Amino acid sequence: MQYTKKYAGKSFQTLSDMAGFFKVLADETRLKILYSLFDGAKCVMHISERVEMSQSAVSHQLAILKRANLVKVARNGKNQVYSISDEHVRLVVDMAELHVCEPTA
Amino acid sequence: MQYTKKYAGKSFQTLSDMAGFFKVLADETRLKILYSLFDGAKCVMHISERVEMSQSAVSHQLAILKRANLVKVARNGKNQVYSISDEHVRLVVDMAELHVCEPTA
DNA sequence: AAAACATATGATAAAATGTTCATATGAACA
DNA sequence: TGTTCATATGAACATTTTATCATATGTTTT
Repeated sequence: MQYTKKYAGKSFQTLSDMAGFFKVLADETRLKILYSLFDGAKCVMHISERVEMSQSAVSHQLAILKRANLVKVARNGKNQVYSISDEHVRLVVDMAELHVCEPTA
Repeated sequence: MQYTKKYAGKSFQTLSDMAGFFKVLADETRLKILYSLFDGAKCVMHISERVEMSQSAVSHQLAILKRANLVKVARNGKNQVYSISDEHVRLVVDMAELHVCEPTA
């Protein structure tokens, strides 16, 4: 068993992964995309309309969400249909919503 | 009642606040600081030693955590004693930890 | 096979972020 | 009051991030 430097029991790797996880959620566009997918799976064009951003911008952001395993894709004819791939996300997002909406934050 | 543009029931303001909340958590140094405070209130010097970063860097990051209402301060003689100000944070962080530690993320 | 449609991707530029260094502030004590 | 200790803050610099533009990839339709 190898020695790993830790902070309160968390290894560097874990902390860095956690920061990475939060980084993915730390963007308004990506949050909009996630909310639009909480509502049901959608193709890029529809997401793009829903969040009012260019196809390109949305595609870039979807790639980030996918790399982070927060969304998954399935092809349907010409369309790539994106959907939420992990229910944890919804919980974390809901909790953040509670936090920022709290009157006495 | 004023019209506010929304995404899945979330106003722009809320989304931006949520992104801001995640942004605060999206940094390894700040996560280290939070973990060290989960362990109990500490003055800047002690935090600084614990996370192995300069006093200045820690102070800057503490200011960010404080602005976001994640930590609070109390003076004790020459020391500023920082502590967690909101238990939500611990929950969100724990959930993120679960997420990144999951074998089949 | 060619054209049309849907999406992805690379390069670039602008904006945001984090650390360091130097210094300011503010409390405590001689 | 002057000095020391603890912390905060501003400026500068390097790094990262995001939207845009142009274009490439891949699928369907004619």
